[in-house]
Amino acid sequence: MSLKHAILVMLDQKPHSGYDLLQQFKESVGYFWNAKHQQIYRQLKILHDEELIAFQSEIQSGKPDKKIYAITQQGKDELLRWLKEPVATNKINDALLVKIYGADSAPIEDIASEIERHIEIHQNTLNYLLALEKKYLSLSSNEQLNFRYPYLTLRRGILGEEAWLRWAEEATQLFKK
Amino acid sequence: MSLKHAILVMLDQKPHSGYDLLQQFKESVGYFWNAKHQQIYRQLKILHDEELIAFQSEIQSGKPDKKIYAITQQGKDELLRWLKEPVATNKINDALLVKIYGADSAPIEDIASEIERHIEIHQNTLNYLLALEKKYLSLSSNEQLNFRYPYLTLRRGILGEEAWLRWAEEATQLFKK
DNA sequence: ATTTACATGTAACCTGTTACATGATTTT
DNA sequence: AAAATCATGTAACAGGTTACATGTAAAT
Repeated sequence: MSLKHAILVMLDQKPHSGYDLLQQFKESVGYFWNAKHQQIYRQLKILHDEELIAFQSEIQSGKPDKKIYAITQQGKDELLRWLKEPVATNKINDALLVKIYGADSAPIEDIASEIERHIEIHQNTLNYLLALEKKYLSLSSNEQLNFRYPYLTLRRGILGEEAWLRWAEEATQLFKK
Repeated sequence: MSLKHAILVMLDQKPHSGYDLLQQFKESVGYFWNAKHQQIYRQLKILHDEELIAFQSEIQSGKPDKKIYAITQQGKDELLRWLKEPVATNKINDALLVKIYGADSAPIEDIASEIERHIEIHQNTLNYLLALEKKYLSLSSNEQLNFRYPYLTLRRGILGEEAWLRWAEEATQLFKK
């Protein structure tokens, strides 16, 4: 379980509403963490019940009140406990590779066009991550120091996407013949 | 959902028992698909109820009967339908990166040793995959042709692990200072 | 006029993990 | 003597997805 800790990490940096967290997961850290809004709101409720987070309502007109969540001392304790504990390596379940493994049983044009579709998506992701990197590299060295750990995770995203695209070249080679 | 299709792909190549499938997932295709035995046995039961697979019992002494599952025509139809259908790109939830993102809140020695531990695991995985590749490359060109799609997935595993380890070098650099 | 963004939630369902259960054979 | 391998399963729980629900304001 770790959506719990992903949220605690985000709230440890600064307070966020559920909606904010959703945007973070979609826009800035989606290359290493994903969650749907239903999952986030449910988890926030649980964390609140456990008193690891607290919230203040921000009244808005025409919209539901915005609940701004902040981490509590108990939350910080739990986060530190988790940070010190070993974490299992990432488990991969990749449906595209299942398809390719079974490609003998399908028309290869279908598989080939599927790969092309995925290449486009991965290329877009890479471009987006490279733009984030450019933004980081334009910061002052002091600010760069502040964001060095998030930047390291961004590097993982970039190197991961680059490797994926290099593999895709091998794949298209094979499907061309 | 796709354990269903991962199993169908495996059974489409040749019949397997639940235990066999578990070994496959652990040993040969674990770099793209993972499942626990409980999940596999449950899924096999469901697939059997849906008549996508059938089994024959192999009587053994001192052990439970081995159920050898094979794909049915209906199963092949379902597999083909799925193979032709687009698949969503892989969603990543990586707890190690969550930790690094929040590394400001933890003793860096803990994070650094955690990364070292992961490097060892990834290096072992890479070595294992390279050994599998060596085996493939020693096959006759005819046999290589037969296994070209599984080999392509293996290449994905290798390129993925290599990229991970290159990233880990950047990470250790940062944690050394 | 329609879609997207904002903002939160409930309910049902599906997928994956952990704990428990059995019992012979082989390896360390 | 203890642990790992073979071989299958049940039950409870945790995590994640899909469908449904509401309603304003801004952008296309």
